[in-house]
Amino acid sequence: MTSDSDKSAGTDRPVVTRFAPSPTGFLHIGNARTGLFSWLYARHNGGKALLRIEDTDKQRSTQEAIDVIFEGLDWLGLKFDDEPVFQSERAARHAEVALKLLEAGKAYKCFATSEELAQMRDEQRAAKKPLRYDGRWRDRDPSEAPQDAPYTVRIKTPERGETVVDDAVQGRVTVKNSEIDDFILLRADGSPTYMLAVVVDDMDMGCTHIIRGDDHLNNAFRQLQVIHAMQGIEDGWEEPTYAHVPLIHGNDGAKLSKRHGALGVRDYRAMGILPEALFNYLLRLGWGHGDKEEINRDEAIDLFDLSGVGKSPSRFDMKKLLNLNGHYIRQADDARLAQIAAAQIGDTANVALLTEAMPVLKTRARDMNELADGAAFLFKQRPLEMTEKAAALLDDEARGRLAKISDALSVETDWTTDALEANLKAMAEKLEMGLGKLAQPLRAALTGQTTSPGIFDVLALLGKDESLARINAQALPAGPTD
RNA sequence: GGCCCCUUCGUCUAGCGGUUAGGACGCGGCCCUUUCACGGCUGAAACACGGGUUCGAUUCCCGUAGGGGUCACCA
Repeated sequence: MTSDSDKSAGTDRPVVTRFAPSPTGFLHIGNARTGLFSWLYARHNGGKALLRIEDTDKQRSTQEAIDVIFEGLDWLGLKFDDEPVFQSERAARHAEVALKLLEAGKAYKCFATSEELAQMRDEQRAAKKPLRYDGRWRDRDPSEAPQDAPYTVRIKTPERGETVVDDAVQGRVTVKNSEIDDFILLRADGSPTYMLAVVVDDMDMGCTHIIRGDDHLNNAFRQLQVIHAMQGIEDGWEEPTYAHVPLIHGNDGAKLSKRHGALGVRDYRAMGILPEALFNYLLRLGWGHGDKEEINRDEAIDLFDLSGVGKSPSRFDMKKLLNLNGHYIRQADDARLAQIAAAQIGDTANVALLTEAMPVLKTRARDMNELADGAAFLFKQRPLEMTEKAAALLDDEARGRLAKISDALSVETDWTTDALEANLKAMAEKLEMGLGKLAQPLRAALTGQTTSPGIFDVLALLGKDESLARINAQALPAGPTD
């Protein structure tokens, strides 16, 4: 294992990363990539990769939505360490931290109502001022509030100075503390906000590296305020190393959204993408290692480092994914592919036959649906349905040739690809015509299509009886030659 | 609008002061060939712009333009 030059937290604590998706009903492809990076970083460094479900939004967080995440991660082969943490179960601890901050004078009660704050923002907007909480309760005494008025707890952030994030991807980013307002920790109903919950969980889980989308970069500066404020209160509040990974955009450069088509990992699976292909594609999107394009799981663990992550957003390119997928299909085990294809073809599929045919099938497909389509001829029932092109190929002349082929093949005793090839080539020579004159009509009769694997393979795969039956169904009764 | 980030072929990227600016996908051509693929060879294709720094900038600095992110009692 190489010791790469990633900026570290300054300690030599063992690496702990976390992936923290919220259950929205699908595992977003962009989140999946972030999860992949987190997982790889931990594996590369022999650390722990933790999973946390951010299920505090009870509306969206159904068990079904949570299962979709597990399923997607599992399919991609990302096994996380320990038991997943459910953020919703930790509300009491989040509140505890907020209360400790309150006690220590690092946070305060804010009695401003939502309406009041909305009005404040309207005024700021009208005055073209930055939108942020103006600290109206920061130095006011709670006794000034109406009796029993509800309040939120806000953190008291420093007014001067600046906060620095030494980001492992973005580099050193500095923000003036005056830009950071006193954000809410605890809502009026006592529930924690995301900004609080994330930090508390990250710290309690012992995360040393926070690898996430760069839409969170600004949040890091806020979350750091909580960490700094807690440092004198509890032990273990060390600053983690942040790594904000640029987002994935659609092919038009805009943020990847529903109108770009497939968003969920599950969608790609349905499109016939192999998990190892998506793994490789996602890895290479936003991360590079020299000229290396094809990188499997083990190599990825060995090579991955944060310094290889680019700083600019990247666009999702389905064509390239498909190309990689084709590559992995060709590499994949025949029996495994046959299983997947059989599931798509349905009851008529024969796994043993599919497995046998796989070597000639898999060079012709970029996704599993294409592969299943290409295998369909194996299981067609007679009389075969002809595509328009195939039907056009079978004129009387061609049908006459089929009759001759039928005669020649019916006496063939060695029904193998090689023997069949020798047989038909000899025949073509005898008839003084190109092999194509024989092969194309034969292909049409055998598959109902104009494209298929090599014709001798098709013959061998179909077997003598079925082959002859399909040929004879299209052949012209023996008669005068053309 | 404030703040923050980004900018090498169409796309993903290599490059980390001196290169014929490399690879991959896609695209064109050729070869292989019974079709379609696979495979092999080959071609076109990029440093956003303007200033500096330097003997020398794709590379370092500053602007401009363009793109993105973020500004909730959402996560």
